[in-house]
Amino acid sequence: MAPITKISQILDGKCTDQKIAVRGWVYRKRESKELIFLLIRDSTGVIQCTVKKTSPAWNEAQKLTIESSLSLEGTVKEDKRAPGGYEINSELVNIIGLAETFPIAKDKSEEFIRDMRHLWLRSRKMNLVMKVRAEVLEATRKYFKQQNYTEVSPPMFISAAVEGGSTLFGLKYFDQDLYLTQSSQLYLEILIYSLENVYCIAPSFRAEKSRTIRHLTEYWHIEGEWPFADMDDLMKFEEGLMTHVCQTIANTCQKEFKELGADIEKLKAVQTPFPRITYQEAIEQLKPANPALTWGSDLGYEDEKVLADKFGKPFFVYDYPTAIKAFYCKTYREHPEIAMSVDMMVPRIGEISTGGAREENKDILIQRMREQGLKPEDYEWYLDLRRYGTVPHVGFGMGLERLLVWMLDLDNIIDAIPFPRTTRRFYP
RNA sequence: GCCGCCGUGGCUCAGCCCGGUAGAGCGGCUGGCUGUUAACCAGUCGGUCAAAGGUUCGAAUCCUUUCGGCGGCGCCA
Repeated sequence: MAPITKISQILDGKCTDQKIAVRGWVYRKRESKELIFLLIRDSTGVIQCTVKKTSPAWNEAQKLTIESSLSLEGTVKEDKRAPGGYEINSELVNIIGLAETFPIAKDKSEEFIRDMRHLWLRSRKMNLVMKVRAEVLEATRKYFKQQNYTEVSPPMFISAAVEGGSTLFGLKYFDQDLYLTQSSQLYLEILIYSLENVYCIAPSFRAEKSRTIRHLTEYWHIEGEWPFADMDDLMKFEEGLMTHVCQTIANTCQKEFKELGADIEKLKAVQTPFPRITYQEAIEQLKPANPALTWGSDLGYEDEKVLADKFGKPFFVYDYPTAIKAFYCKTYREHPEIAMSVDMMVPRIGEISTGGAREENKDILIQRMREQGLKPEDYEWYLDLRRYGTVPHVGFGMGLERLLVWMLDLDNIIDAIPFPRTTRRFYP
């Protein structure tokens, strides 16, 4: 048996005129009287294989159907007529699993391929997106590690809300009522008192009935939290992370971007420092287009998009009105109406990250809870953090899938995750 | 929570406005084809038109309700 080769190696021209074997699945099949063209895919690419009627592989090749698994042995030839520039002259075909008629064909709707998600994940598109996703995760971890952050593992079952209770998924936990976490932030806040700089990459669950191309009910959240830091430290870290990830991907995922038709130049253009504007400045800039905006109104998606398109690259909006932010947001002592909160925005998507300074003063925190109708007694452990050695600290959370949508120019966030959960989709 | 659009063979769609025998392409199957690029040519199989109710001599088509899907707003990452 000839050595098993990955298809990408053949396409890179490393096996030309050599006798090799590949293993994979039939991607396309075209037949004529004396010649069969097989396109074989593996995890790394697609290669055209020819089977002549005179080849010992002919009989088996004839039986093959789309998505059958096989191993194939033959000699690699450079050939301009072949897609990819190389093909295998087949000498032996060994069918491993003969496929029934594959349901996904040329004509397919978005709806249909969502029903066939378990099979659609074999598509070139999903294969490539999942590889980029893995690279983004790796680059993210690498940056956190470089900056001396410790990765931690927060719980998914929680007993109290992080933010408003309306978007929590409730569940029966034996005979108790629990929730799925919407953010690991409060748990990271616990851990900074031990490990100082911490981060996690974990799912967050939101029961928002949002029917948009930017929402999942289960999404992966990149969250960091650290002590002895302020808003400037926070923004510097976030832009550093974003820049590191973009530059790494621009370097390591060139093939994937090319095949997906995604614009890699916008990643190369990401450099520190990012533009920063205050909420106040954002309102002033948006007023001409949206006169209804006044200080105190939340920025809508359309507003964010106008700003994002104007910058054409990632940027920060910070110092939001306290009234539209969560109870744990720290406020300026001399301006309690303004909260130390920052969003990172990107074109087309709007918000991909929210962060801020957390209120470290116990009494102010209790007051903020009461203002928002929360019971301080539900957050005893959170208040303990302010009782025992409280410290100024900051943190942020970034939506991994939103980041990928922006990076890869995806049409819909569901393609940024293998098994999307939306209000209507949770199968397989 | 509010609003809009869609549902017709396995898949993609036409037909619906203006009611009168359900159509095409792809896929499958059969045959043909000397290099194809999700090939091409010929033939063939395949549908109680999402469901229920109503109007009508007659409903895929008009009306009502329900179910399923997609998207927008709000909210969010």
